[in-house]
Amino acid sequence: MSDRGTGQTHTSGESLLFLTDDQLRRGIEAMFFAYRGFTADPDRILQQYAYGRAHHRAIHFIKRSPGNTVNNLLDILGVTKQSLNRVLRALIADGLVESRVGKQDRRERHLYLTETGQELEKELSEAQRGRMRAAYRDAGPEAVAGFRQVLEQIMDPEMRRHFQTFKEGS
Amino acid sequence: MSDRGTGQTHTSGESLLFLTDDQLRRGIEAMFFAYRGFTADPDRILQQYAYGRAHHRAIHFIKRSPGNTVNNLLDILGVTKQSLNRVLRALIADGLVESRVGKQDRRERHLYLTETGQELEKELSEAQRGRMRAAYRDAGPEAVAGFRQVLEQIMDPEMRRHFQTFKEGS
DNA sequence: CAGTTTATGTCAGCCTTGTTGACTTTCCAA
DNA sequence: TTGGAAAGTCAACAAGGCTGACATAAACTG
Repeated sequence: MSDRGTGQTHTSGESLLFLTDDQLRRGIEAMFFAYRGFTADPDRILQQYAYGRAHHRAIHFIKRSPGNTVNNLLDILGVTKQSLNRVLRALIADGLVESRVGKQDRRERHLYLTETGQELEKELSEAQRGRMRAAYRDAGPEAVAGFRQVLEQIMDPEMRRHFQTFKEGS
Repeated sequence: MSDRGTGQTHTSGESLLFLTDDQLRRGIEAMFFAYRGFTADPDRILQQYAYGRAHHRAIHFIKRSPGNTVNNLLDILGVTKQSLNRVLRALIADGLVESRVGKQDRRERHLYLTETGQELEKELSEAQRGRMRAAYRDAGPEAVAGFRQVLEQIMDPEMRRHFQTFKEGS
C-alpha cells in the first residue's frame, strides 16, 4: 500500500525520497496531531469562559488588526456572516468586543477589543505562544523557517494574501 | 503590542529573534490558514458522499493500520466512543468498513476497509497528498524536515507516541 | 463458579459551530 | 430617487463534539 510510483522517481539526479507517498502520509498525520496540540491549551481556557474556538479566532484577528470591518473578518475566517455574527454578538454582549459604526461608511462596523477583551486575548495567546515557543526553541531557527515555508505552500492562495509573509533581512 | 520581553533577549550570543511574540503570532496564523487548506480538498470530496471530516479521519487511520481495534482508534482520534461509533456505524452500514470479531479476544472488533472503502480512501488521500506534494516540492527537502520537526514538537507527548517518527537513513 | 472488569454498542439529550434562506434597516452612489 | 451593498436578525437544520445511563458479551480473578 501507498507505494505508488509518484515520488519514487528521480529527476535531475536529485533524490526525491521526501516526496514518497509514505513521507506525505507522515506529514499529513503530523498536521493532524500537531493541530490538536496547537488548539489544546486555548481550548482549556475557553471552556472556563463558556467560549469556543470560534470566539478565539474572532478575538485573535480583532486583536491583530483592530478596527477591522465585519466583512473583512468574514473573509479572513471563511465562515458565513450568520455564524460569525452569533459569536460577535456574544462577545459584544459580554463586553469583550466593541463595534463602532464607520465614519466614512456608516454601514460598516469596526471591531475593537475592550480592556476585558484584551485580557482574555492575552491569556489565550500567551498559552498558545507558550507551546509554540517551546516547539520553536527545541527545533531551532532553521527548522522554523522550513515549517513556515511549507505551511505557506499548503495554504490556499487567497489565504496567503491574509497571511502577512515574514520578510527576513534587517 | 506583542513586544513583551520574551524572545527579544539573547542567550549565548545566538540571535533568538525567531522567538519573538510577533514571529510566534505569524506561526500561529500560518497553522490556522494552512490547516484550512490542508482539509479543503478532502472536504470537497466528502461532501459528495455526505460524509464529513470525522469519517475521513476514521478511514485514514483504519487504512494506516488495518485490523486496529475500536479502542485503539479512540485513543488515536481522541474522541468519545459515542462520537466514533456514530461515524463507524455509517461507514459499516455503507459497506466501506468491515468490523471483525477478534480471535484471541472476542470482545474486540478489528476494523478493515472494504474494497469500496479502499476506493474512497484512495480518492481522499490522493487529493490531500496532491497538495502536500506540491507544497513539499516547492519548499524543498530541508524545509520539509524543519516542518516535520516543529510539528512534532507542537504535539502533545501522548500523541507523539501515535505519530510514527520518521527515522532517516536508508 | 461468582463477581468484576473490559470492550463495545446504543439511546437520549445537549452544545457549538457551521450551513441556507428570507427579510429588514441603513445608507452610499449613480 | 432608486438600486444595491453592508450589516444584522430570525428560523431551521446538520455535523460532530460531549455526558450519562445502560446492555451485552467476553475475559479475568479470587
